Amino acid sequence: MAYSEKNFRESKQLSPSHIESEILQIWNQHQTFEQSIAIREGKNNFVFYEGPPSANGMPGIHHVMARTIKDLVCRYKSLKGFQVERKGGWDTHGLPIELQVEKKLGITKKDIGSKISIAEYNKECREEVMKFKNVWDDLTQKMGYWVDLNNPYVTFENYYIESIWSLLKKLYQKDYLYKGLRIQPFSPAAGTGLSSHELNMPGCYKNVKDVSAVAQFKVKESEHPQFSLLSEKTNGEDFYILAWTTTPWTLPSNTALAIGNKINYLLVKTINPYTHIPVNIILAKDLLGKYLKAENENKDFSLYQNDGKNLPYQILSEFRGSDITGLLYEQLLPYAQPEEGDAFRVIAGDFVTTEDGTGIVHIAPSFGADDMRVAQENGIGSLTLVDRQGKFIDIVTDFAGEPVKEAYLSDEEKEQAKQKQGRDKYLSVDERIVIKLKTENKCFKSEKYEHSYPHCWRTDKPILYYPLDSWFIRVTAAKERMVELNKTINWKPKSTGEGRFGQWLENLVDWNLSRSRYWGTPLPIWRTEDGEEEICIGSIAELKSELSKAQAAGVMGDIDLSEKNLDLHKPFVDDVILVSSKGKAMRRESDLIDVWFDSGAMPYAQWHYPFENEEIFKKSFPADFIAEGVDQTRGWFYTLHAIAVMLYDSVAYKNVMSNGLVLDKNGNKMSKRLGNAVDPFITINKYGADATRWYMISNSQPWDNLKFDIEGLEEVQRKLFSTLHNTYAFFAIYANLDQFKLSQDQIPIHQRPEIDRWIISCLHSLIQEVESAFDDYEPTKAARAIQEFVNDQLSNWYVRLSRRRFWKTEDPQDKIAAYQTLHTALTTISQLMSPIAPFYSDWLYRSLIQAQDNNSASVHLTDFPIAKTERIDKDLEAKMNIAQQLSSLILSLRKRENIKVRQPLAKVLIPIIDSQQEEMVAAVQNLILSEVNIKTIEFVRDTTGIVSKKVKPNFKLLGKKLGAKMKEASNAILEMNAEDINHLETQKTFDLQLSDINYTLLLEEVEIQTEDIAGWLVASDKGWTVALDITLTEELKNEGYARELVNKIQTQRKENDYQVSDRIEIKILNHNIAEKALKAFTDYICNETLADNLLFVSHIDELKTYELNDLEIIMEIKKK
RNA sequence: AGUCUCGUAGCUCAGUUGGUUAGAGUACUACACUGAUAAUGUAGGGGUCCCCGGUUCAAAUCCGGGCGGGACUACCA
Repeated sequence: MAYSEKNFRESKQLSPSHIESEILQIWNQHQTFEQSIAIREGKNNFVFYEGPPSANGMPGIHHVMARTIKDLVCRYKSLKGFQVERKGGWDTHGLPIELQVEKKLGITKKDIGSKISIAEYNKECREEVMKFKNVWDDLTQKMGYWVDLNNPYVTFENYYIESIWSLLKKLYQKDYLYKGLRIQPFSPAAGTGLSSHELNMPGCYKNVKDVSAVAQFKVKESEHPQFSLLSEKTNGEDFYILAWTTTPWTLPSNTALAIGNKINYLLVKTINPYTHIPVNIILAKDLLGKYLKAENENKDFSLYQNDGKNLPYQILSEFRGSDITGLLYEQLLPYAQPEEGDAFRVIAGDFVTTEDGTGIVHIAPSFGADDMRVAQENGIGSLTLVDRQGKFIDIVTDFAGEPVKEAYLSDEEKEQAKQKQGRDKYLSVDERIVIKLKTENKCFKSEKYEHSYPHCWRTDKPILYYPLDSWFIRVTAAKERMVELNKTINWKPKSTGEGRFGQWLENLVDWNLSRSRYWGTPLPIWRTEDGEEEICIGSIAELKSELSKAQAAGVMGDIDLSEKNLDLHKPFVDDVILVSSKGKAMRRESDLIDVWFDSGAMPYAQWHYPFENEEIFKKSFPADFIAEGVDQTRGWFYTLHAIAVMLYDSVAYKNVMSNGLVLDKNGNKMSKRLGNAVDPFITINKYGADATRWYMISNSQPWDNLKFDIEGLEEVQRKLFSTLHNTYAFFAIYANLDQFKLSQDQIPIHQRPEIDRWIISCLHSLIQEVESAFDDYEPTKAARAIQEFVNDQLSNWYVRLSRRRFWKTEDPQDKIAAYQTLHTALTTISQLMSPIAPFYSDWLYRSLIQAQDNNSASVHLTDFPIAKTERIDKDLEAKMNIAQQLSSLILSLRKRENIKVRQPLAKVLIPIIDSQQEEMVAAVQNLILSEVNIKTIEFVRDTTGIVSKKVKPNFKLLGKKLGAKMKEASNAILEMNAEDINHLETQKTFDLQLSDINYTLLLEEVEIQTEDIAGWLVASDKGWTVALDITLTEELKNEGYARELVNKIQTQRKENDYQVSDRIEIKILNHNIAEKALKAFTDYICNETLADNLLFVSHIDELKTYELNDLEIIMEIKKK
């Protein structure tokens, strides 16, 4: 439908997909997005950072959620006069891309370097990562997300990597970068560390049976006060601490034992089941029953059968874990001692429980992350008696060269080992260690134990936790500043910032940057082989100059440095050999860095800062606003913060919103596997981006999880968009018919009728509300307020009650006032809703201002409406509220008595308490009367007792004053009779007799309600009461017929498809009663139905019967 | 296991500094209305405010302890 000159565009049916594609075209044609930035040139800027998505997967509906939030905030700020640049970006590195490439090529990591060169592999990654870029771009367009996709930052580009290098170098210079050890999942079979992601791949955890052992650690004599105490209990005999393990191969590397401070332990005298030697053991009280049967307590030791069963025992002492921390013990398997740190001491571990084992945990710091942490905290050293192949080193003489896990041996090797052991069955290291312990009286129990253990997803062999070299960022050094600066960030919701993020910061560990992969940003550190000299490269220029030094020194040959072949990825960087100051060759540390560093570096790297764009960077750091899913708390939100704090002593963002997940309608996580994932394209095509966006924003707070239900979307469409569209369509039809001109002078507000001033007052209240909601980053509140206004106030009250003013009014000024008021309201709504529903709002706006196709006007180029407090009349709003309430009450009475609204009634009685109440109702009485079709309102101020009243205490007021007497007072008030109430109303006070005091009750401390009026039809609610006179006089009855007839004629006109302005004539077949009844209303009927005449005739061509209440007539209407 | 979050009608959600008949929309049922009609009005049914304790004259609301859903992080001697 084309725009016709100076007309409001008419559109009966709301078709979101047409509107949206039309608006998209206009935006593209007129570059509306670019304009929205250009027109704010020189204004304050509002800085937004785009968290880069990865284009190697299809976008899902949750992306629509996150991007709606980003978009609406930016659009809002833009309306508020800020210049809001939105540079897009792509996250392009990382493991998922590598895995995808491997899947595509049918290779594994093992094949890299053999079947495929690193260069070819990375080339594949580079292509794969942008596989779905077009799909993403399409979604971006269709959902109405305004972001600059023409100049996005791309994390694999040299300029981006160069910026990252410069950041790393700054960290290096500040001594924030170091090489250290970290216990990581490690696959000896594959010879590589694994990420937690790889451990979480399905099938990695398998149930396996291992040999477990409870080892006896002999307590060593020491100055520890508990030693002598316990020693006394055993009469000077040795005593042992029991600790359980499912990995006996770690026992030679044991350096500590961990207890729980609050756990209760026992010292027990019993017998070792293998050696049958009496022993004194320490274990957790709760776990005693696992090892010793209660019935054998205090049994005679001499009755023991030397069979390992029915071990007699005797409890010698009980104490808390905290009592024995610091006790020393003898090393269990003394192959080697740690070079650094203390060892063989009892320490406290917060992770120790009494669920399993003995309540005492054997600590081998090299083979457990918890172990390492607790050991470091206690200054305990470590032993790593296993090499990277998973084999014992030579120093472990008994098992030298043997793999700690049976699974690492091939069948052949196992056979050989069996021969060597000289047994008919191969015994694992674990098993032989246990045997050794048993014979040495160092094992109290051993059994097969089934547990789930992680396996390498590539080799299917068990993994080990192993200390690996890694590069770390010393974030712990900046922890306090990070915590401090975090407090200045406005988090939405607050709890994520204080709670999840705050907690995370409080428990920081150094950031492990290293990743042993191929497709990612290389760590720019070159080291000599002995590790004594190293250099951190911070720019391409520096690399080149170091390179020429190396070439001059002869450690490095020729290399192609031309722009087109320079690629800061592997393998190029690995081919570069630099020279140290002492002339030694330096090779690059082979790691890549964590991709999270890539994204955390975007404030700088997106501008290739510090190499370029210093001005732009300075004015766009830190960000005013960022938003992502709550799952980014420890991801992007953290890395942005960490880098900014460490390098710039600044926050990276001032406001941050973390949105929840989008779940399916049953609250389950969406996944392709379950088939419950919602395709955003289908949803948007069918319901429109606006409805989708509106639904997501209005349904629940962004940070709550959203249960995505299509029915909710349909509801939004029906309740909001259809209603709004109908309202506009109504306006357009009559405005065009009446030739309403936008150029007409505005009628001053104070000259407009009550209802206009009311809706304008509501509108300005709404502006205030929406503005403060958006300012507070509470879009849900804004959406709900707009929705309520459109539905309840504008459509269901203002338009409904004003309808007649638009199509028949004698007063042209009144008509113009109505058009202007509705036009203003609709235009303002289009602006208020535009951040959330960018398409329809723009369509509506353009229609309202009669924009032509070639006109670039857009709601997104306007200024946000200003709430004018002088237009807000709370008093009037309250009055209208009363009108709505009273109308509703009267309608419910009509309903109860089955009197249709078309039947006029004479009178309604409204009891009031004072003249103020009367005034309020009087101000809106005409509206009420016409709405409910009643002739007059009569106010009664009752003192006669006809009106029966009920009094209810105001608990809030009285409770504060009376406290404990409240209950009694409440009862007393409820018992007040009519006389008492009357007294209270007229005298404003009443003496309340309570058991021990008198209380002078004030009028405002109670609520008085009318309950009933003798002989009337009464309804009441919220303090208001109405009484209806339902007597029908002859005249009222006749008017009822007339109204009924008008209704029938209107319906018939519609059925006949007449235009709203067509004139008709009405013929009714002679009918005495009807003629008499309708006589007085002929003019009224003709007027209402645009009839030239109403004739009673003796003949009618087409016989059609109509029911007028209890009459039946035959009537024909014809277009003239 | 830790951290965070949610739990109110069949469903989606409100519920102010604690204040007494716990609300709205939706869905359902019935009856109306109909020159805005995929709308609207009125009425009806529908509640263990997750549970248990505590504080208080008074708890959906505050405190303690649980339970359940979800997310993230770490891990299992």
